[in-house]
Amino acid sequence: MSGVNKVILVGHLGKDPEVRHLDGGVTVASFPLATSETYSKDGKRVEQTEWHNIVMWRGLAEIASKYLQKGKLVYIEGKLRTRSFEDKEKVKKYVTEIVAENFTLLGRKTDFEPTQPVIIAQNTETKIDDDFSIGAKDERGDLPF
Amino acid sequence: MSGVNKVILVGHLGKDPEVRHLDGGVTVASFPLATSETYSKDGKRVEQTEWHNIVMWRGLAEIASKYLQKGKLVYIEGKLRTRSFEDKEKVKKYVTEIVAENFTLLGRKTDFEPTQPVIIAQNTETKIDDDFSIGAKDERGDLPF
Amino acid sequence: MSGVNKVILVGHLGKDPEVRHLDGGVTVASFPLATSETYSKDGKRVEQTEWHNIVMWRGLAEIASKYLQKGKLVYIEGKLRTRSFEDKEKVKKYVTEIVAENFTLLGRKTDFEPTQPVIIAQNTETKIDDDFSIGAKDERGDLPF
Amino acid sequence: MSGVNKVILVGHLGKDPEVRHLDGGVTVASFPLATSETYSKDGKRVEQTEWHNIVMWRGLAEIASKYLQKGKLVYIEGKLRTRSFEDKEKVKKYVTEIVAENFTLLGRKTDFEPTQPVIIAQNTETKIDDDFSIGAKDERGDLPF
DNA sequence: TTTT
DNA sequence: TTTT
Repeated sequence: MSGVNKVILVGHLGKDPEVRHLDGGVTVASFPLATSETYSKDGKRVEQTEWHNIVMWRGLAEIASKYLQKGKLVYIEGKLRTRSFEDKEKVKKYVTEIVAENFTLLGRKTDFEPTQPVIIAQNTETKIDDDFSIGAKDERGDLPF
Repeated sequence: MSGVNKVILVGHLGKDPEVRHLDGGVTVASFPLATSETYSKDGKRVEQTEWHNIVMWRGLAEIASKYLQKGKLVYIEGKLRTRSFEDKEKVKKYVTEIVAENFTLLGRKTDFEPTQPVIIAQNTETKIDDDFSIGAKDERGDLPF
Repeated sequence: MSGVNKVILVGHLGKDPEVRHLDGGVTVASFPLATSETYSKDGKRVEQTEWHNIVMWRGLAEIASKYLQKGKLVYIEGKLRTRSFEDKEKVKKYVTEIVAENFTLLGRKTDFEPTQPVIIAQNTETKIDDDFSIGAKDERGDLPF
Repeated sequence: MSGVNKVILVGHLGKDPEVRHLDGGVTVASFPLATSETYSKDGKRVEQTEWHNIVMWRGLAEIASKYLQKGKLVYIEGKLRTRSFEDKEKVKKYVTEIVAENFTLLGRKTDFEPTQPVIIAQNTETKIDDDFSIGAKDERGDLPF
Protein backbone atom coordinates (compact mmCIF):
# COMPACT_ATOMS: atom_id res chain seq x y z
CA MET A 1 0.00 0.00 0.00
CA SER A 2 1.23 3.42 -0.75
CA GLY A 3 0.07 6.95 -0.77
CA VAL A 4 0.96 10.60 -1.05
CA ASN A 5 2.30 12.74 1.80
CA LYS A 6 3.32 16.15 0.53
CA VAL A 7 3.72 19.55 2.17
CA ILE A 8 4.35 22.85 0.40
CA LEU A 9 5.29 25.89 2.46
CA VAL A 10 6.41 29.45 1.80
CA GLY A 11 7.43 31.30 4.94
CA HIS A 12 10.18 32.86 7.02
CA LEU A 13 12.69 31.19 9.29
CA GLY A 14 12.05 32.01 12.93
CA LYS A 15 15.66 31.19 13.89
CA ASP A 16 18.93 30.24 12.30
CA PRO A 17 19.08 26.53 11.48
CA GLU A 18 20.40 24.40 14.31
CA VAL A 19 22.89 21.96 12.87
CA ARG A 20 23.87 18.67 14.51
CA HIS A 21 26.28 15.97 13.40
CA LEU A 22 25.13 12.50 14.34
CA ASP A 23 27.29 9.45 14.76
CA GLY A 24 28.30 8.25 11.36
CA GLY A 25 28.70 11.75 10.04
CA VAL A 26 25.09 12.37 9.25
CA THR A 27 24.15 16.04 9.36
CA VAL A 28 20.73 17.24 10.49
CA ALA A 29 19.48 20.79 10.43
CA SER A 30 16.27 22.02 11.98
CA PHE A 31 14.50 25.34 12.40
CA PRO A 32 11.06 26.83 12.89
CA LEU A 33 9.28 28.31 9.88
CA ALA A 34 6.39 30.76 10.06
CA THR A 35 3.60 30.89 7.50
CA SER A 36 1.01 33.58 8.01
CA GLU A 37 -2.35 34.26 6.54
CA THR A 38 -4.47 37.35 6.91
CA TYR A 39 -8.21 37.48 6.84
CA SER A 40 -10.99 39.82 7.87
CA LYS A 41 -12.98 39.25 11.01
CA ASP A 42 -15.60 41.71 12.23
CA GLY A 43 -14.24 44.19 9.73
CA LYS A 44 -10.74 43.95 11.18
CA ARG A 45 -7.66 42.60 9.55
CA VAL A 46 -6.41 39.59 11.48
CA GLU A 47 -3.12 37.83 10.94
CA GLN A 48 -2.71 34.21 11.97
CA THR A 49 0.75 32.73 12.05
CA GLU A 50 1.43 29.03 11.95
CA TRP A 51 4.77 27.62 13.07
CA HIS A 52 6.27 24.55 11.45
CA ASN A 53 9.17 22.38 12.60
CA ILE A 54 11.41 21.89 9.60
CA VAL A 55 14.02 19.12 9.48
CA MET A 56 16.64 18.64 6.80
CA TRP A 57 19.02 15.72 6.40
CA ARG A 58 22.50 15.22 5.01
CA GLY A 59 23.39 17.24 1.96
CA LEU A 60 20.27 19.31 2.27
CA ALA A 61 21.20 20.11 5.89
CA GLU A 62 24.70 21.14 4.87
CA ILE A 63 23.40 23.56 2.30
CA ALA A 64 20.77 24.88 4.67
CA SER A 65 23.45 25.64 7.24
CA LYS A 66 25.21 27.80 4.68
CA TYR A 67 22.34 29.62 3.07
CA LEU A 68 19.43 29.79 5.47
CA GLN A 69 19.23 32.31 8.28
CA LYS A 70 16.64 33.75 10.58
CA GLY A 71 14.23 35.95 8.69
CA LYS A 72 14.87 34.52 5.23
CA LEU A 73 11.95 33.65 3.01
CA VAL A 74 11.93 30.12 1.62
CA TYR A 75 9.81 27.74 -0.43
CA ILE A 76 9.97 24.26 1.12
CA GLU A 77 8.65 20.96 -0.17
CA GLY A 78 8.62 17.93 2.06
CA LYS A 79 6.56 15.40 3.93
CA LEU A 80 4.89 15.16 7.30
CA ARG A 81 6.29 12.94 9.99
CA THR A 82 5.07 12.65 13.56
CA ARG A 83 7.51 11.15 16.02
CA SER A 84 7.41 10.52 19.73
CA PHE A 85 10.08 11.31 22.27
CA GLU A 86 10.46 11.49 26.04
CA ASP A 87 10.83 14.89 27.63
CA LYS A 88 13.03 15.58 30.68
CA GLU A 89 10.33 14.23 32.98
CA LYS A 90 10.17 11.02 30.96
CA VAL A 91 6.76 11.95 29.64
CA LYS A 92 6.06 10.65 26.16
CA LYS A 93 5.36 13.46 23.78
CA TYR A 94 4.65 13.81 20.09
CA VAL A 95 5.90 16.32 17.61
CA THR A 96 4.99 16.72 13.98
CA GLU A 97 7.75 17.82 11.65
CA ILE A 98 8.15 18.59 7.99
CA VAL A 99 11.02 16.58 6.59
CA ALA A 100 12.17 18.78 3.73
CA GLU A 101 12.92 17.24 0.36
CA ASN A 102 14.01 20.41 -1.36
CA PHE A 103 13.90 24.14 -0.85
CA THR A 104 14.28 27.41 -2.72
CA LEU A 105 15.43 30.70 -1.29
CA LEU A 106 13.06 33.54 -2.15
CA GLY A 107 13.29 37.30 -1.82
CA ARG A 108 16.27 39.37 -0.89
CA LYS A 109 17.52 41.26 2.08
CA THR A 110 19.38 44.11 0.42
CA ASP A 111 20.01 45.39 -3.03
CA PHE A 112 23.36 43.66 -2.98
CA GLU A 113 21.81 40.29 -2.80
CA PRO A 114 20.16 38.79 -5.85
CA THR A 115 16.71 40.10 -6.61
CA GLN A 116 15.65 36.75 -7.88
CA PRO A 117 14.86 33.65 -5.91
CA VAL A 118 17.62 31.09 -5.94
CA ILE A 119 17.01 27.39 -5.69
CA ILE A 120 19.38 26.32 -3.03
CA ALA A 121 18.94 22.65 -2.88
CA GLN A 122 17.24 19.43 -3.52
CA ASN A 123 17.91 16.33 -1.56
CA THR A 124 20.00 15.01 -4.36
CA GLU A 125 23.47 14.66 -5.66
CA THR A 126 24.20 15.95 -9.09
CA LYS A 127 25.70 13.56 -11.53
CA ILE A 128 26.33 14.35 -15.15
CA ASP A 129 25.01 11.85 -17.61
CA ASP A 130 26.38 11.55 -21.07
CA ASP A 131 23.39 13.25 -22.51
CA PHE A 132 21.18 15.24 -20.24
CA SER A 133 20.07 13.85 -16.95
CA ILE A 134 20.61 15.07 -13.47
CA GLY A 135 20.95 12.38 -10.90
CA ALA A 136 18.95 12.17 -7.74
CA LYS A 137 19.24 9.59 -5.02
CA ASP A 138 16.59 8.99 -2.46
CA GLU A 139 17.67 8.70 1.11
CA ARG A 140 15.91 7.03 3.92
CA GLY A 141 16.18 3.80 5.74
CA ASP A 142 19.30 4.53 7.64
CA LEU A 143 17.87 7.54 9.43
CA PRO A 144 18.49 7.34 13.17
CA PHE A 145 14.88 7.04 14.27
CA MET B 1 2.82 39.13 5.94
CA SER B 2 1.52 36.09 4.26
CA GLY B 3 2.69 32.78 3.00
CA VAL B 4 1.76 29.35 1.74
CA ASN B 5 0.70 26.45 3.94
CA LYS B 6 -0.50 23.55 1.85
CA VAL B 7 -0.79 19.82 2.44
CA ILE B 8 -1.65 17.17 -0.16
CA LEU B 9 -2.40 13.65 1.01
CA VAL B 10 -3.64 10.41 -0.53
CA GLY B 11 -4.36 7.72 2.04
CA HIS B 12 -6.89 5.56 3.88
CA LEU B 13 -9.14 6.47 6.76
CA GLY B 14 -8.16 4.63 9.92
CA LYS B 15 -11.62 5.10 11.43
CA ASP B 16 -15.03 6.42 10.52
CA PRO B 17 -15.21 10.21 10.82
CA GLU B 18 -16.22 11.40 14.26
CA VAL B 19 -18.81 14.14 13.86
CA ARG B 20 -19.58 16.80 16.46
CA HIS B 21 -22.04 19.66 16.43
CA LEU B 22 -20.76 22.73 18.22
CA ASP B 23 -22.82 25.51 19.71
CA GLY B 24 -24.14 27.63 16.92
CA GLY B 25 -24.74 24.68 14.66
CA VAL B 26 -21.21 24.33 13.38
CA THR B 27 -20.32 20.80 12.34
CA VAL B 28 -16.82 19.38 12.75
CA ALA B 29 -15.63 16.01 11.52
CA SER B 30 -12.30 14.42 12.31
CA PHE B 31 -10.57 11.17 11.56
CA PRO B 32 -7.10 9.64 11.26
CA LEU B 33 -5.66 9.13 7.79
CA ALA B 34 -2.81 6.77 6.95
CA THR B 35 -0.29 7.44 4.20
CA SER B 36 2.26 4.72 3.64
CA GLU B 37 5.42 4.54 1.69
CA THR B 38 7.51 1.49 0.94
CA TYR B 39 11.22 1.45 0.38
CA SER B 40 14.08 -1.02 0.40
CA LYS B 41 16.43 -1.29 3.35
CA ASP B 42 19.15 -3.92 3.50
CA GLY B 43 17.47 -5.67 0.66
CA LYS B 44 14.17 -5.91 2.48
CA ARG B 45 10.94 -4.25 1.64
CA VAL B 46 9.94 -1.89 4.47
CA GLU B 47 6.65 -0.10 4.82
CA GLN B 48 6.41 3.07 6.87
CA THR B 49 3.00 4.41 7.73
CA GLU B 50 2.36 7.97 8.76
CA TRP B 51 -0.83 8.94 10.59
CA HIS B 52 -2.45 12.32 10.07
CA ASN B 53 -5.20 14.01 12.09
CA ILE B 54 -7.71 15.31 9.58
CA VAL B 55 -10.28 17.95 10.55
CA MET B 56 -13.16 19.15 8.41
CA TRP B 57 -15.53 22.03 9.11
CA ARG B 58 -19.13 22.87 8.29
CA GLY B 59 -20.32 21.82 4.88
CA LEU B 60 -17.23 19.77 4.28
CA ALA B 61 -17.80 17.97 7.58
CA GLU B 62 -21.41 17.21 6.66
CA ILE B 63 -20.40 15.66 3.37
CA ALA B 64 -17.55 13.76 4.99
CA SER B 65 -19.96 12.24 7.49
CA LYS B 66 -22.02 10.89 4.60
CA TYR B 67 -19.34 9.65 2.23
CA LEU B 68 -16.21 8.83 4.18
CA GLN B 69 -15.76 5.62 6.12
CA LYS B 70 -12.99 3.60 7.65
CA GLY B 71 -10.78 2.10 4.98
CA LYS B 72 -11.76 4.45 2.16
CA LEU B 73 -9.06 5.96 -0.03
CA VAL B 74 -9.14 9.76 -0.35
CA TYR B 75 -7.22 12.66 -1.83
CA ILE B 76 -7.18 15.53 0.68
CA GLU B 77 -5.94 19.08 0.29
CA GLY B 78 -5.65 21.33 3.30
CA LYS B 79 -3.37 23.24 5.61
CA LEU B 80 -1.35 22.51 8.72
CA ARG B 81 -2.43 23.84 12.07
CA THR B 82 -0.86 23.09 15.42
CA ARG B 83 -3.01 23.79 18.45
CA SER B 84 -2.50 23.34 22.16
CA PHE B 85 -4.89 21.82 24.64
CA GLU B 86 -4.82 20.57 28.22
CA ASP B 87 -5.08 16.87 28.82
CA LYS B 88 -6.93 15.30 31.78
CA GLU B 89 -3.98 15.96 34.07
CA LYS B 90 -3.97 19.64 33.04
CA VAL B 91 -0.76 19.17 31.13
CA LYS B 92 -0.43 21.40 28.10
CA LYS B 93 -0.05 19.40 24.94
CA TYR B 94 0.24 20.13 21.24
CA VAL B 95 -1.31 18.42 18.30
CA THR B 96 -0.79 19.09 14.62
CA GLU B 97 -3.80 18.66 12.38
CA ILE B 98 -4.58 18.98 8.70
CA VAL B 99 -7.56 21.27 8.25
CA ALA B 100 -9.02 19.97 4.99
CA GLU B 101 -10.09 22.42 2.32
CA ASN B 102 -11.39 19.87 -0.14
CA PHE B 103 -11.27 16.15 -0.76
CA THR B 104 -11.87 13.57 -3.46
CA LEU B 105 -12.90 9.98 -2.93
CA LEU B 106 -10.68 7.55 -4.79
CA GLY B 107 -10.91 3.84 -5.49
CA ARG B 108 -13.72 1.50 -4.72
CA LYS B 109 -14.51 -1.25 -2.32
CA THR B 110 -16.71 -3.48 -4.45
CA ASP B 111 -17.98 -3.65 -7.97
CA PHE B 112 -21.21 -2.10 -6.80
CA GLU B 113 -19.51 1.07 -5.84
CA PRO B 114 -18.16 3.42 -8.46
CA THR B 115 -14.88 2.35 -9.97
CA GLN B 116 -13.77 5.89 -10.45
CA PRO B 117 -12.85 8.58 -8.03
CA VAL B 118 -15.62 10.97 -7.19
CA ILE B 119 -14.96 14.47 -5.99
CA ILE B 120 -17.04 14.72 -2.93
CA ALA B 121 -16.51 18.16 -1.65
CA GLN B 122 -14.84 21.47 -1.33
CA ASN B 123 -15.05 23.69 1.69
CA THR B 124 -17.92 25.63 0.27
CA GLU B 125 -21.55 26.25 0.65
CA THR B 126 -23.31 25.51 -2.55
CA LYS B 127 -25.48 28.28 -3.79
CA ILE B 128 -27.05 28.43 -7.21
CA ASP B 129 -26.69 31.79 -8.87
CA ASP B 130 -29.02 33.04 -11.55
CA ASP B 131 -26.40 32.35 -14.14
CA PHE B 132 -23.98 29.61 -13.39
CA SER B 133 -21.79 29.94 -10.44
CA ILE B 134 -21.35 27.79 -7.44
CA GLY B 135 -20.92 29.69 -4.25
CA ALA B 136 -18.14 29.05 -1.86
CA LYS B 137 -17.81 30.49 1.57
CA ASP B 138 -14.57 30.58 3.41
CA GLU B 139 -14.79 29.80 7.04
CA ARG B 140 -12.46 30.78 9.76
CA GLY B 141 -12.44 33.17 12.62
CA ASP B 142 -15.15 31.68 14.69
CA LEU B 143 -13.43 28.39 15.15
CA PRO B 144 -13.66 27.21 18.75
CA PHE B 145 -9.95 27.28 19.53
CA MET C 1 -15.79 10.94 -12.66
CA SER C 2 -13.49 13.45 -11.17
CA GLY C 3 -9.85 14.05 -10.64
CA VAL C 4 -7.15 16.45 -9.58
CA ASN C 5 -5.64 19.12 -11.84
CA LYS C 6 -3.33 21.36 -9.86
CA VAL C 7 -0.42 23.60 -10.79
CA ILE C 8 1.93 25.38 -8.38
CA LEU C 9 4.33 27.98 -9.73
CA VAL C 10 6.77 30.50 -8.32
CA GLY C 11 8.21 32.83 -10.93
CA HIS C 12 8.45 36.32 -12.38
CA LEU C 13 6.02 38.12 -14.66
CA GLY C 14 7.44 38.62 -18.12
CA LYS C 15 5.07 41.52 -18.83
CA ASP C 16 2.47 43.61 -17.11
CA PRO C 17 -0.91 41.85 -16.98
CA GLU C 18 -3.07 42.51 -20.01
CA VAL C 19 -6.58 43.24 -18.79
CA ARG C 20 -9.72 42.85 -20.90
CA HIS C 21 -13.36 43.46 -20.06
CA LEU C 22 -15.69 41.03 -21.73
CA ASP C 23 -19.35 41.53 -22.49
CA GLY C 24 -21.25 41.19 -19.28
CA GLY C 25 -18.61 42.95 -17.28
CA VAL C 26 -16.34 39.99 -16.78
CA THR C 27 -12.68 40.93 -16.31
CA VAL C 28 -9.85 38.75 -17.57
CA ALA C 29 -6.17 39.33 -16.97
CA SER C 30 -3.35 37.40 -18.60
CA PHE C 31 0.42 37.51 -18.59
CA PRO C 32 3.46 35.32 -19.15
CA LEU C 33 5.26 33.92 -16.12
CA ALA C 34 8.82 32.60 -16.14
CA THR C 35 10.01 29.79 -13.90
CA SER C 36 13.67 28.91 -14.18
CA GLU C 37 15.75 26.04 -12.96
CA THR C 38 19.49 25.73 -13.01
CA TYR C 39 21.43 22.53 -13.30
CA SER C 40 24.91 21.40 -14.19
CA LYS C 41 25.71 19.95 -17.58
CA ASP C 42 29.23 19.05 -18.64
CA GLY C 43 30.50 21.00 -15.66
CA LYS C 44 28.70 24.15 -16.69
CA ARG C 45 25.88 25.91 -15.02
CA VAL C 46 22.86 25.90 -17.29
CA GLU C 47 19.67 27.84 -16.73
CA GLN C 48 16.48 26.68 -18.33
CA THR C 49 13.51 29.01 -18.32
CA GLU C 50 9.98 27.85 -18.83
CA TRP C 51 7.25 30.28 -19.83
CA HIS C 52 3.68 29.85 -18.66
CA ASN C 53 0.51 31.55 -19.89
CA ILE C 54 -1.35 32.71 -16.81
CA VAL C 55 -5.04 33.64 -16.94
CA MET C 56 -7.04 35.20 -14.12
CA TRP C 57 -10.78 35.80 -14.03
CA ARG C 58 -13.08 38.33 -12.43
CA GLY C 59 -12.12 39.48 -8.96
CA LEU C 60 -8.75 37.84 -9.22
CA ALA C 61 -8.11 39.65 -12.50
CA GLU C 62 -9.06 42.98 -10.94
CA ILE C 63 -6.62 42.52 -8.12
CA ALA C 64 -3.93 41.30 -10.47
CA SER C 65 -4.29 44.44 -12.56
CA LYS C 66 -3.58 46.50 -9.46
CA TYR C 67 -0.77 44.58 -7.84
CA LEU C 68 1.08 42.60 -10.47
CA GLN C 69 3.66 44.11 -12.76
CA LYS C 70 6.43 42.96 -15.02
CA GLY C 71 9.31 41.57 -13.02
CA LYS C 72 7.36 40.83 -9.83
CA LEU C 73 7.82 37.49 -8.13
CA VAL C 74 4.61 35.55 -7.43
CA TYR C 75 3.37 32.24 -6.10
CA ILE C 76 0.47 31.03 -8.23
CA GLU C 77 -1.88 28.11 -7.73
CA GLY C 78 -4.24 27.07 -10.48
CA LYS C 79 -5.20 24.43 -12.98
CA LEU C 80 -4.22 23.48 -16.49
CA ARG C 81 -6.51 24.14 -19.40
CA THR C 82 -5.75 23.60 -23.06
CA ARG C 83 -7.98 25.44 -25.51
CA SER C 84 -8.04 25.72 -29.28
CA PHE C 85 -8.39 28.85 -31.36
CA GLU C 86 -7.96 29.89 -34.98
CA ASP C 87 -5.05 32.10 -35.86
CA LYS C 88 -5.17 34.86 -38.52
CA GLU C 89 -4.74 32.29 -41.29
CA LYS C 90 -7.67 30.28 -39.94
CA VAL C 91 -5.34 27.53 -38.78
CA LYS C 92 -6.51 25.72 -35.68
CA LYS C 93 -4.01 26.02 -32.87
CA TYR C 94 -3.80 24.93 -29.28
CA VAL C 95 -2.53 26.77 -26.27
CA THR C 96 -2.15 25.51 -22.72
CA GLU C 97 -2.83 28.01 -19.95
CA ILE C 98 -2.78 28.04 -16.19
CA VAL C 99 -6.08 29.33 -14.89
CA ALA C 100 -5.06 30.84 -11.58
CA GLU C 101 -7.14 30.16 -8.49
CA ASN C 102 -5.12 32.27 -6.10
CA PHE C 103 -1.78 34.00 -5.92
CA THR C 104 0.65 35.52 -3.45
CA LEU C 105 3.09 38.33 -4.11
CA LEU C 106 6.60 37.45 -2.97
CA GLY C 107 9.74 39.49 -2.58
CA ARG C 108 10.12 43.23 -2.68
CA LYS C 109 11.37 45.79 -5.05
CA THR C 110 12.75 48.40 -2.66
CA ASP C 111 13.30 48.83 1.02
CA PHE C 112 10.15 50.89 1.18
CA GLU C 113 8.01 48.03 0.18
CA PRO C 114 7.23 45.28 2.64
CA THR C 115 9.97 42.72 3.13
CA GLN C 116 7.44 40.02 3.57
CA PRO C 117 5.34 38.32 0.95
CA VAL C 118 1.78 39.51 0.80
CA ILE C 119 -1.08 37.30 -0.22
CA ILE C 120 -2.86 39.30 -2.80
CA ALA C 121 -5.80 37.28 -3.77
CA GLN C 122 -7.91 34.23 -4.07
CA ASN C 123 -10.48 33.65 -6.76
CA THR C 124 -13.29 34.91 -4.61
CA GLU C 125 -15.69 37.70 -4.18
CA THR C 126 -15.31 39.16 -0.75
CA LYS C 127 -18.49 39.35 1.19
CA ILE C 128 -18.67 40.23 4.85
CA ASP C 129 -20.93 37.98 6.86
CA ASP C 130 -22.52 39.04 10.09
CA ASP C 131 -20.16 36.87 12.01
CA PHE C 132 -16.84 36.24 10.39
CA SER C 133 -16.71 34.60 7.06
CA ILE C 134 -15.28 35.73 3.83
CA GLY C 135 -17.36 34.79 0.87
CA ALA C 136 -15.91 33.04 -2.09
CA LYS C 137 -17.63 32.45 -5.32
CA ASP C 138 -16.46 29.88 -7.73
CA GLU C 139 -16.63 30.90 -11.31
CA ARG C 140 -16.81 28.73 -14.32
CA GLY C 141 -19.37 27.69 -16.82
CA ASP C 142 -19.97 30.97 -18.55
CA LEU C 143 -16.41 31.41 -19.65
CA PRO C 144 -16.29 32.58 -23.25
CA PHE C 145 -14.47 29.60 -24.72
CA MET D 1 17.29 32.76 -10.96
CA SER D 2 15.14 29.87 -9.99
CA GLY D 3 11.57 29.08 -9.28
CA VAL D 4 8.95 26.43 -8.76
CA ASN D 5 7.22 24.54 -11.57
CA LYS D 6 5.07 21.77 -10.18
CA VAL D 7 2.05 19.88 -11.46
CA ILE D 8 -0.10 17.42 -9.52
CA LEU D 9 -2.65 15.33 -11.38
CA VAL D 10 -5.01 12.47 -10.61
CA GLY D 11 -6.69 11.05 -13.69
CA HIS D 12 -7.11 8.18 -16.15
CA LEU D 13 -4.90 7.18 -19.04
CA GLY D 14 -6.61 7.76 -22.36
CA LYS D 15 -4.34 5.23 -24.11
CA ASP D 16 -1.62 2.74 -23.33
CA PRO D 17 1.77 4.42 -22.94
CA GLU D 18 3.67 4.74 -26.19
CA VAL D 19 7.26 3.70 -25.55
CA ARG D 20 10.22 4.77 -27.69
CA HIS D 21 13.91 3.99 -27.39
CA LEU D 22 16.12 6.87 -28.40
CA ASP D 23 19.70 6.65 -29.60
CA GLY D 24 21.87 5.97 -26.60
CA GLY D 25 19.35 3.65 -25.04
CA VAL D 26 17.18 6.30 -23.46
CA THR D 27 13.58 5.23 -23.02
CA VAL D 28 10.69 7.66 -23.30
CA ALA D 29 7.06 6.88 -22.61
CA SER D 30 4.14 9.17 -23.32
CA PHE D 31 0.39 9.02 -23.01
CA PRO D 32 -2.66 11.24 -22.63
CA LEU D 33 -4.20 11.63 -19.18
CA ALA D 34 -7.73 12.84 -18.50
CA THR D 35 -8.68 14.82 -15.43
CA SER D 36 -12.34 15.68 -15.12
CA GLU D 37 -14.28 18.00 -12.92
CA THR D 38 -18.01 18.24 -12.54
CA TYR D 39 -19.96 21.32 -11.64
CA SER D 40 -23.50 22.65 -11.86
CA LYS D 41 -24.57 25.05 -14.57
CA ASP D 42 -28.18 26.14 -14.96
CA GLY D 43 -29.15 23.39 -12.60
CA LYS D 44 -27.52 20.72 -14.72
CA ARG D 45 -24.55 18.59 -13.94
CA VAL D 46 -21.74 19.36 -16.36
CA GLU D 47 -18.53 17.41 -16.72
CA GLN D 48 -15.46 19.06 -18.15
CA THR D 49 -12.52 16.90 -19.10
CA GLU D 50 -9.02 18.20 -19.51
CA TRP D 51 -6.42 16.22 -21.46
CA HIS D 52 -2.76 16.30 -20.49
CA ASN D 53 0.28 15.09 -22.44
CA ILE D 54 2.36 13.06 -20.02
CA VAL D 55 6.01 12.26 -20.73
CA MET D 56 8.23 9.94 -18.71
CA TRP D 57 11.94 9.38 -19.12
CA ARG D 58 14.33 6.48 -18.60
CA GLY D 59 13.62 4.30 -15.60
CA LEU D 60 10.28 5.93 -15.05
CA ALA D 61 9.36 5.22 -18.65
CA GLU D 62 10.36 1.58 -18.28
CA ILE D 63 8.19 1.11 -15.25
CA ALA D 64 5.32 2.98 -16.85
CA SER D 65 5.46 0.66 -19.83
CA LYS D 66 4.99 -2.29 -17.49
CA TYR D 67 2.35 -0.98 -15.10
CA LEU D 68 0.33 1.69 -16.82
CA GLN D 69 -2.46 0.92 -19.25
CA LYS D 70 -5.38 2.68 -20.83
CA GLY D 71 -8.07 3.38 -18.29
CA LYS D 72 -5.86 3.14 -15.19
CA LEU D 73 -6.14 5.78 -12.49
CA VAL D 74 -2.85 7.42 -11.49
CA TYR D 75 -1.44 10.18 -9.31
CA ILE D 76 1.29 12.01 -11.22
CA GLU D 77 3.71 14.67 -10.05
CA GLY D 78 5.83 16.54 -12.54
CA LYS D 79 6.64 19.83 -14.20
CA LEU D 80 5.38 21.77 -17.16
CA ARG D 81 7.42 22.06 -20.31
CA THR D 82 6.39 23.68 -23.56
CA ARG D 83 8.37 22.70 -26.62
CA SER D 84 8.15 23.59 -30.27
CA PHE D 85 8.31 21.24 -33.23
CA GLU D 86 7.60 21.33 -36.94
CA ASP D 87 4.60 19.48 -38.24
CA LYS D 88 4.50 17.68 -41.59
CA GLU D 89 3.90 20.95 -43.42
CA LYS D 90 6.95 22.49 -41.75
CA VAL D 91 4.74 24.72 -39.65
CA LYS D 92 6.17 25.52 -36.24
CA LYS D 93 3.88 24.35 -33.47
CA TYR D 94 3.94 24.30 -29.71
CA VAL D 95 2.88 21.63 -27.29
CA THR D 96 2.80 21.73 -23.52
CA GLU D 97 3.65 18.52 -21.71
CA ILE D 98 3.89 17.34 -18.14
CA VAL D 99 7.29 15.74 -17.58
CA ALA D 100 6.53 13.28 -14.80
CA GLU D 101 8.86 13.00 -11.83
CA ASN D 102 6.99 10.24 -10.04
CA PHE D 103 3.67 8.48 -10.12
CA THR D 104 1.44 6.27 -8.03
CA LEU D 105 -1.10 3.79 -9.32
CA LEU D 106 -4.51 4.26 -7.72
CA GLY D 107 -7.69 2.24 -7.81
CA ARG D 108 -8.32 -1.10 -9.37
CA LYS D 109 -10.01 -2.52 -12.35
CA THR D 110 -11.24 -5.84 -11.03
CA ASP D 111 -11.21 -7.73 -7.80
CA PHE D 112 -8.15 -9.60 -8.97
CA GLU D 113 -6.11 -6.51 -9.05
CA PRO D 114 -5.04 -4.76 -5.87
CA THR D 115 -7.72 -2.61 -4.29
CA GLN D 116 -5.22 -0.19 -2.94
CA PRO D 117 -2.97 2.28 -4.65
CA VAL D 118 0.55 1.12 -5.28
CA ILE D 119 3.42 3.51 -5.66
CA ILE D 120 5.05 2.41 -8.82
CA ALA D 121 7.96 4.65 -9.20
CA GLN D 122 10.01 7.70 -8.51
CA ASN D 123 12.62 9.06 -10.82
CA THR D 124 15.59 7.90 -8.67
CA GLU D 125 18.23 5.27 -8.22
CA THR D 126 19.85 4.51 -4.89
CA LYS D 127 23.61 4.86 -4.62
CA ILE D 128 25.66 4.88 -1.41
CA ASP D 129 28.31 7.57 -1.12
CA ASP D 130 31.47 7.41 0.96
CA ASP D 131 30.56 10.36 3.12
CA PHE D 132 27.01 11.11 3.87
CA SER D 133 24.97 11.99 1.03
CA ILE D 134 22.60 9.79 -0.51
CA GLY D 135 22.68 10.54 -3.95
CA ALA D 136 19.75 10.78 -5.92
CA LYS D 137 19.97 9.67 -9.34
CA ASP D 138 17.29 10.41 -11.68
CA GLU D 139 15.18 7.55 -12.73
CA ARG D 140 15.12 4.20 -11.16
CA GLY D 141 15.61 1.20 -13.25
CA ASP D 142 17.06 -0.85 -10.48
CA LEU D 143 13.88 -0.90 -8.47
CA PRO D 144 12.85 -4.40 -7.48
CA PHE D 145 9.64 -4.48 -9.43
C1' DT E 1 -8.59 9.48 -25.93
C1' DT E 2 -10.10 8.11 -19.93
C1' DT E 3 -13.71 7.62 -16.41
C1' DT E 4 -18.80 7.64 -13.96
C1' DT F 1 -6.06 3.05 13.49
C1' DT F 2 -5.86 2.24 7.24
C1' DT F 3 -4.07 -0.39 3.29
C1' DT F 4 -1.25 -4.28 0.32
